[in-house]
Amino acid sequence: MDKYEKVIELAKRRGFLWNSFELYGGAAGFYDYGPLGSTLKRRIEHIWRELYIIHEGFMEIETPTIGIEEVFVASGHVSGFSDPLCECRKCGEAFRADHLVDNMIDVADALSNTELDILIKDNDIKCPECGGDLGDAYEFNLMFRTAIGPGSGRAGYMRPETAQGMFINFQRLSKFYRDKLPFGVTQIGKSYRNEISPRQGVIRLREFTQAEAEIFINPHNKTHPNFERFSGTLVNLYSEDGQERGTIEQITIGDAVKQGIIAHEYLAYHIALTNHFLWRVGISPDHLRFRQHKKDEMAHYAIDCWDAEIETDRFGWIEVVGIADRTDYDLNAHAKTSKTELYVYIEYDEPKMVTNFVVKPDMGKLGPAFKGKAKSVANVLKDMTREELEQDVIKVIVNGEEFIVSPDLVKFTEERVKVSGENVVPHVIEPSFGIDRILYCTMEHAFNEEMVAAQEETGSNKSKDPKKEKRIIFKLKSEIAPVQVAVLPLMTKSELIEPANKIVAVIRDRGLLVSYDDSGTIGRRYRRNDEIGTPYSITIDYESLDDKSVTIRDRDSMDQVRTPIENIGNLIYELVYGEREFKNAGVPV
RNA sequence: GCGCUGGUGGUUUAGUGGCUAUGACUGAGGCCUUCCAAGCCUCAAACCCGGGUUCGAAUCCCGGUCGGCGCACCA
Repeated sequence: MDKYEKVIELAKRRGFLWNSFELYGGAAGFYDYGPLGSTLKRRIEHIWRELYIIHEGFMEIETPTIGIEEVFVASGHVSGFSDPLCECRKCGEAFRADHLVDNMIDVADALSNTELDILIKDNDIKCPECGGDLGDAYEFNLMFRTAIGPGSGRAGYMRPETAQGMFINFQRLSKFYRDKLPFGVTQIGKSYRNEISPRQGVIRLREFTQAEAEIFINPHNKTHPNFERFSGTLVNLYSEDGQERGTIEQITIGDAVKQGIIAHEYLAYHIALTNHFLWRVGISPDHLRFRQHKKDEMAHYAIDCWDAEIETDRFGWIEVVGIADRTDYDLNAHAKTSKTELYVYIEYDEPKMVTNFVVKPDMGKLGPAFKGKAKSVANVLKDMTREELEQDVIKVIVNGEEFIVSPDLVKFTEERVKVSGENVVPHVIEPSFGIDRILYCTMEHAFNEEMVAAQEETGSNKSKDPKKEKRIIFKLKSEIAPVQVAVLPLMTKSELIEPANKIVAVIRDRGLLVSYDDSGTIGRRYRRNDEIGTPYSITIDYESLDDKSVTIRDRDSMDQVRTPIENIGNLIYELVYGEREFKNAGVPV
């Protein structure tokens, strides 16, 4: 069993996650989160919200998971996310049908599937791999398509990313932030991609959770006001050059920007923030790196793009976060498709005096001269230069038709005007997190097996080898553990159960996730809690009744301290949220 | 999607064309027990789905599905 299998086995057995629809034989690419799994997920999302929404101030929005066709036409998903495929009947290889006929026709990518089929047949195109016959071309789009409303309805798609919901709300969001850059918006939610072959459990799903931020910044100023916070932070960078050389270098965020490895401060800040988040949820820094997209794999519009990658036992380095400078691409795309300008007005520090060359066609004379064409002629005139207008006869071409305009029909002057700002299409910095993958990685990095001394058997029949046994510990960060503390009466006796229940109530009032367990021996219960990652266990024994104290056990070290019941709720809270060290939680036992 | 391979209690396993389908762990109840999966008793729980061959299929065959691996795909 490799680590992946062990983690998945534990996850299934203990109620973290499992394949969906098991009752009906399952469906690939879908996973259910069980009681502990969904709590773990919420707690990871909670930390994300704390960092991005509370700390950075990027307010969260919620938009539909179904989008109308226009949105994905604009974003490029309708055309770019779909390709005509055709497969070899003999060897099964799949090919881009349009690529197969690329050299015999100019507009291969504009052909319908039927046209492609005819071309392939007429030209007797065979499988480039094995020479076998090719099957019919079919459209494969990674988006789930659906119909909105009855009948044929309006085409809709399950969103393949949460981002578009934020872009198309740009105007309202900009107003919300009083039209001042930079501002950021976030969304955590489900996205859908009809993967051809989803595998690797939760790593590649057809329905998955994304946490995305879209940060709209001034394209003329990509410095970050709070850059100092992270300039000294060390990160593992696997830059484009590093990939050539095969080396990952450890470097501070500040130096990476100075040396031009990361394009600018704003992007670098978000690489560091991502690094911080992944550390907070328990990803081990030794198995984390940031890989720069190579020029040829980066989307053509992006300036720079880095993926956070986490090293896993079975799958190697997997991408969990993408952090990109998408420039003004998305806003421009939606502006064009929706025919609505999307921009922010940015005031200059100092108003500028600008000399404008202004053309004033005399419509009173142009009208009678050119009748219905007068307006078009005037528009062309307005764009002409002084030199062109100073000719004896002015030639104007409208839709290929030439008009001669006499100079007395148009006046022009130079005007000095004060300009205090300009309309700017913001650039977008986009950190995009795959929550399911991160969750899996936190589980894998938390998974530990260690050998511990087994209890010595009493009596004469020492049948079992008493030396060592395996302890499984899920070393989840206490902040994300789905059970934060277990309350365990030492014996299943009512005089211990009653005070134990009182302690449970006190801790719940403090807002902590508690489990109560009185089944089996104390050792068994400790092991059970080790396996689901409960960081602390409280044990109530007979002495507790006299000295009003309990024992707290630390999951990782198995050390115990004795502490008064009186302040137990606050104490556990401080332990869980890192405000107090375990050794300061009481008297060592 | 293609190829190879597998699918037995919650988990992990044994096994065979034919009794009532193993065992371990876990779980539930009880006995015992004053801090790390101890012991004893009792109980619960399974042959991926559909079709075919057969007197009889969980077992053999075909198809599907799910998992794993390889190929392809991964804006």
